[in-house]
Amino acid sequence: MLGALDDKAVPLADRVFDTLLLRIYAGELAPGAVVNEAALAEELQTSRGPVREAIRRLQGIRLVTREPYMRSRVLSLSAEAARELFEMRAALEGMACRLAALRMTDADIEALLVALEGERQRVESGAQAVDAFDFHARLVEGCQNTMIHGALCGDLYHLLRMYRRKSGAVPERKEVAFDEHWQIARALRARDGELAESLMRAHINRACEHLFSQLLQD
Amino acid sequence: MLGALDDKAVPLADRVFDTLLLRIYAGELAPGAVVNEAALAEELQTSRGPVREAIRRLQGIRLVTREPYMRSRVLSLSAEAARELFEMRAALEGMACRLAALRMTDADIEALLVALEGERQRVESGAQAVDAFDFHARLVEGCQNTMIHGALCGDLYHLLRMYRRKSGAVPERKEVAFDEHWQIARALRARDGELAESLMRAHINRACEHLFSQLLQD
DNA sequence: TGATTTGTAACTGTTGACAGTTTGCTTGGT
DNA sequence: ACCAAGCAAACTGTCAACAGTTACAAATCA
Repeated sequence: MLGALDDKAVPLADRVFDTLLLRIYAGELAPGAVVNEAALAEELQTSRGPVREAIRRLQGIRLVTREPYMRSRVLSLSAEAARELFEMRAALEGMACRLAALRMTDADIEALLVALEGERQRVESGAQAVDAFDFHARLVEGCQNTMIHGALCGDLYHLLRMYRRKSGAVPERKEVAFDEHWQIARALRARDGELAESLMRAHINRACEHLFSQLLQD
Repeated sequence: MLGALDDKAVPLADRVFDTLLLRIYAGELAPGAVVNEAALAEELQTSRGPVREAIRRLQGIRLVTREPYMRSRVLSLSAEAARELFEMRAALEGMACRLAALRMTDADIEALLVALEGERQRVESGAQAVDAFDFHARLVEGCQNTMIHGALCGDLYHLLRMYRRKSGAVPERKEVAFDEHWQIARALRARDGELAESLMRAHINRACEHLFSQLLQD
């Protein structure tokens, strides 16, 4: 009973899923590339079963196409799909923000402000790339809705990451983003859900436009 | 080439998925009931493969629990989860409404109003139960966002149906719902996205409260 | 009686072989 | 050269047997 920390049985299919997700993120499985069950199975030293299951999960979250008997491919990114993605994110994260303004504890909001200030200093000094997205994650947790949380930090986040990757490693919108985050945090402290929601929507819209301007430079 | 309409090969897994979904809706697979791969496979005259795949898809849309090596069960309905569901629906359908106000064609809006009027007459005369939800579906299609459409008419709709079923077959909130639908349609015609969104949110909130009042009569 | 252990049965995860469908190339015609 | 039918390779879907893990119940001890 001592030292036995690894007694959790992790199915192969789950590990294959993680592997494939990482490969998609890394661009090894580029958008449009075919996903071959047999080839992956051989490469990953398993049978087709777990690989098939992992692919089906990827299809479930729309990262891979699905059409019976057809080869499935990694989702190819279109400007249209990006627009839809950001509209959905604005809807969900806006609502999350509104709810968070009502439900987060004073202590949580204070902690958020402190973390934000810490990040500002980091950005000003060395510009060390620490996940700025942490702000969004905290907020989404603060809304106390596991369903919205799951959608934003699960499916949608995977898709968003693919677009982020395509448009290069996040240029310095960081300072701007910081100001906008600060405004949102102040709305939270004022418990103004209405304002917090519209600020978050505007924030996401700007991020969307920024992404588009990068994207259209092909 | 003539008469051969059934040359579409539908994988067994897909049909099993539909079957299980129907059984969950019908209450044959009640909330909390264990879902047994082998038993279902024998009953449906297939092997475990397709059944397993269907179950995994149900797990993907959260209708069935998933925990490695543990028996999976049909989702048990809690008031908490219902609250979350309606909050998410309010966020997405509100946004859909706002976008629809900007993007639907005049003809589509006019057709919607006509359909609404037709339904009013039907409700007044015989109260024949024709899917009132058609209004929501049309609206969600009008927003021209396949991602939001997919979420609302897919995953969320399945969950909503389970709660509907639990709280009995929709008592006569229909007349009230009709008025609210009519207000929303007028906002659409006026191209007032802001108003349309807040009306839709209010509409969904009322439906939520109504469901709760039914639900708490256990 | 009540809690703990232990053994067995049932279930989930994995594998490799087989069946059905699509894809793309080759072949033959124009 | 171009297009259509047909063929072969590759891939996806399905199956049944095997391995690993959990759950339940009987047996044991306090």
